[in-house]
Amino acid sequence: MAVTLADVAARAGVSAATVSRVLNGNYPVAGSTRERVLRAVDDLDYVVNGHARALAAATSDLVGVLVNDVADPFFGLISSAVQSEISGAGEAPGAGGGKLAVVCNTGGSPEAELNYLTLLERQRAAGVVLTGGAVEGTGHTHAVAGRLARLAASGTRIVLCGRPPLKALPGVDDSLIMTVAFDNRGGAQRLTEHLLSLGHRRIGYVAGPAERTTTRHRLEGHRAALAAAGLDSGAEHLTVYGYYDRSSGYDAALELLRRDPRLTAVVAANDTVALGVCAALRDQGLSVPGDVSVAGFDDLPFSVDAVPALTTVRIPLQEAGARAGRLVMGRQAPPPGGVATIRTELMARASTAAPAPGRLG
Amino acid sequence: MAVTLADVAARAGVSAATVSRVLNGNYPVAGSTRERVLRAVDDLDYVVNGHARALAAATSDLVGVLVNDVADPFFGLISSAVQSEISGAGEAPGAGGGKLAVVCNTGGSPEAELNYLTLLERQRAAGVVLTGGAVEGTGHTHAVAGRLARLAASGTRIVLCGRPPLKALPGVDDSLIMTVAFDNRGGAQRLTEHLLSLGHRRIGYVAGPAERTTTRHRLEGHRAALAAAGLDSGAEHLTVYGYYDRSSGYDAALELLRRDPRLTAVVAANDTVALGVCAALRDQGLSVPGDVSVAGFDDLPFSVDAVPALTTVRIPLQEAGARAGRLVMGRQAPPPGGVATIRTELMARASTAAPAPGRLG
DNA sequence: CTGTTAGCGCGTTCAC
DNA sequence: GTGAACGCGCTAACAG
Repeated sequence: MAVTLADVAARAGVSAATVSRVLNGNYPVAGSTRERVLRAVDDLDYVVNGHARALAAATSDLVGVLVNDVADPFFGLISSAVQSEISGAGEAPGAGGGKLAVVCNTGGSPEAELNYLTLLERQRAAGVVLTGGAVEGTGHTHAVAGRLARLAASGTRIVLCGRPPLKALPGVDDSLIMTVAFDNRGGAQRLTEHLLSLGHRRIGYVAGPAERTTTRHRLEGHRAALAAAGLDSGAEHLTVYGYYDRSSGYDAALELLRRDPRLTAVVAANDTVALGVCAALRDQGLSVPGDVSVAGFDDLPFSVDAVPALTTVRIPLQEAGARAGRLVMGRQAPPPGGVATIRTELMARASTAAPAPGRLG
Repeated sequence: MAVTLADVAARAGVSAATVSRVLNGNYPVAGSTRERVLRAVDDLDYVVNGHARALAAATSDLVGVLVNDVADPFFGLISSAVQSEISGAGEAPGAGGGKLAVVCNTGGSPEAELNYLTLLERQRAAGVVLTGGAVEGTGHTHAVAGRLARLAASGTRIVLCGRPPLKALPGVDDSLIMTVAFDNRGGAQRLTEHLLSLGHRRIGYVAGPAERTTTRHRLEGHRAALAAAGLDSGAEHLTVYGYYDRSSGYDAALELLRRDPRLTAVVAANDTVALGVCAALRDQGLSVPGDVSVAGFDDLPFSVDAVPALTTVRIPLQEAGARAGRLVMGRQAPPPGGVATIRTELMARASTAAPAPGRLG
């Protein structure tokens, strides 16, 4: 089978302990023997057994990254940043203290999320990064909190990225559970204020799945802006819930037009949804932003290329991912209170404009 | 610290072996004791130590998925499909024979690729899926082949997805190295034939990085179509190389216009690049497809939403990923010859049209 | 059906 | 500076 430490030791004419010391560089070893060992390692193409090492040393080099959808650039950008940060940033992954990112695709399913956490606990992961909005069912929230508490109790560092901070867990070292939060509420509020300032009054909203924190926060920001303008009375009527995908946006736009054919703007849960909204409007013979303005959220790479270029709220995803990566590696001190909030920025582009006088009433 | 098998055994009043048997369900265990054990497991919140298990059983539940760029939907879609396939397709990940997908982001770097392969070998991964085009440097090809040979020799199943099959490796069981290849050449050829049939004669080509197999194959298909039409003489002059990203497309389009201002069509290395090309053309005051037709490759989700909708070549990425997943799990018999070729399909949409008479000549 | 006995491959005390 | 011995937590073979 595979070549082991003992094989290398035999080849080099030393003990296994010495080989181990050379490989880990933790103890002084004579230069000459070190040479001999390294040559033996090379000759035999020796590769350490990570499991044996993990078992003996009680450490692991796995870091789990839970995402709702790997195929969604939103999560792709975050995980990419986390990965490049934890794999050693420049130095080769596998060398040094670099860790291996395990990207786990939950598909948004709470059960899958719990299962993956179990799997990671089983692997005694060095850290876990949970990305994206959390599902808000008391049962689920509780279950996740429990899992995370256990993980943290065993020394696993945990970073919540893009989801709200957890309330302090009983018996858990707070410095082990950190949060990189997005200012979804503020961003959404500024976005709707932008539309209001352009003169829009009948603004539809395409929300994400009802039970997710991200959905709720963005919607709250939107409503806050409306309320400040005294327009919150009909807000519920002009809100449609769906998934974070294009076809949801398409369908939702049609539904919104049905509810109010004289809509002058639509705010979408995210950029992908916004594209679906634009497609539906076009298919209905409406122009963007001539007849209806459309705005998204996230500022994903394709948004600037849409025609017209999409007005949206930028979240510096790679920056957030990198920050999460550093925190989970313990390379950066936890922010005060354990929560770092990432600013969001309004990107006003061509898909929003003042409403056509003819559509106002 | 963490609760172990022995703790559970003590609590249940049985031996460690019995607990192990209950957990793995490999051996018959009396119903009553099974109950007792399971209750103890539950009481103690016991979670197996994956490393210890892997060490003792000499098996691992990790499957590595190497990608060039997690943030690119092309790879996102493939890895998403691989992941859902190997994690047990329906059944909960962690249960049954489900494996854990480790998505490794190489960033297109050959060194990173080798490092990850070492890491995976170290973890004694159950399987490895390499996605995306390979870098064609003799040195690198050789190094990777060597690593894969060693991996395969130790029983790791290997699937190449979207890269050309490896020549038979000395001393390696062929049934362990399988390939899911994309018909890049054929797809590219049909795409260019489509443009030729519309009447285009001055067709620019924005290629990917020069040293990658995917780049070469797509370019070959394009050239083959040109050659069949007797148009291959100036082809090299109208080819620009870049990366698989938007800005490369943007820059390349400007360069192509410089080389031949009377271009009537541009074929891009992939859809993302095509978006960049469209952006550049628009910025130059040229309309698509009025002045210049544009085509992409891959048919990523956003392509149908581009304005105008992008003509491209569809690769059924999720299907390919799922296939790769099944192969790497050993759930599907290897295709004859070890190579399954995935068909590609021309998606003729609105971004290509007959050239304007005024621009011909 | 169940308990006992050996390792799996490595890190880490101890002695030397 | 180096070797010998023990144990990490679990599975597998062997008894009973």
